[in-house]
Amino acid sequence: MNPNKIDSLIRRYEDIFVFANRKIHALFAEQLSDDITAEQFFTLRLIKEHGPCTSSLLSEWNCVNRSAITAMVDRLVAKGYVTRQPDSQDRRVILLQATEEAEQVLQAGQEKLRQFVRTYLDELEEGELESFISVYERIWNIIQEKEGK
Amino acid sequence: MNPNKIDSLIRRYEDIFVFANRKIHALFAEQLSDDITAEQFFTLRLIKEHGPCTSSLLSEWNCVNRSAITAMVDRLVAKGYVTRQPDSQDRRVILLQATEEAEQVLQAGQEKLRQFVRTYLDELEEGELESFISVYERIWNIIQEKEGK
DNA sequence: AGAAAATGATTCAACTATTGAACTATTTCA
DNA sequence: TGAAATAGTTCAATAGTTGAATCATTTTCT
Repeated sequence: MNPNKIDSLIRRYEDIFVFANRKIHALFAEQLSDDITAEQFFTLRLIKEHGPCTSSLLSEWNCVNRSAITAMVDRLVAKGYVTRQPDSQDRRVILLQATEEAEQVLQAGQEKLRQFVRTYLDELEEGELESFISVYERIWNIIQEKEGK
Repeated sequence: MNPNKIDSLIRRYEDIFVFANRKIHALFAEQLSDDITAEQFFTLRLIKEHGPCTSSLLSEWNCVNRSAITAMVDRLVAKGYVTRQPDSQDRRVILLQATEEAEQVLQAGQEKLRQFVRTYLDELEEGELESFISVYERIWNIIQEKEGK
């Protein structure tokens, strides 16, 4: 690709990436109920969807240190949204599972998120949105491939 | 747009938004020199580019409370990258400016960022990238418009 | 089998980033 | 002129994070 051209595209991408993402994150966090943060919501959602799962996996998915997950899960346990259960197969492993109480919070948050994302994605053409997401997913795949090496 | 279709697109978008962004942020932070965090880098870059500027503006751009900016700027001042100067027009205002020393950190960080973003954007077709960024910018504009109201 | 290495999770100290309320100093405007 | 608005800071509290050390268990190698 033309180097000058790509440099200017990169610059546009950088700005949008940093500032649009911050804004989107802030707006979503604002809509969530007060007893859960956006980070907690997304971690809880991972536990719900992949649960029972280990904290090591969560640390990979979230791209944070394992000790950050311990602390995060402590907060979720304190709020009654997650339980820890020792794995019977491998006694080093602690399995995390979302509780019944988590259900409501997740449903409510999910609905808020859906509505919120809709307010801006609705303004796009279907094809436009579809190709946008496809490129996003390709970028994601490229990054993961490069990681693998 | 077809409601079922958009729901599945939204779900794909949510996942990619949360997890790709985390990964990209983590990878970039890893590449930055140890004496500055990614948040500090982007704030410093704003000050450099729009400087001299006020902390109120930074708080808007970064979508955080004004007191968060005070703390952030304290850290940047402690590292010698930013100076505070009272505005002579309006004595409530403190103008922030990047120092000479900030120059190197910014240049080095910028270069790292450019190289890093290049490693994944380079794999895309120019047109593909261009339309991706355009849609991203449109989303950004839609959000800002809705904010305005 | 036994020793060494690896793995899963936690603890702890230190730090960054953030909120929100209270406060000071200034400016605006009715 | 006096009330309201604005710019910035301080402070206490909390979330989120890193990285090193530690413990318990499992895996691997010889």
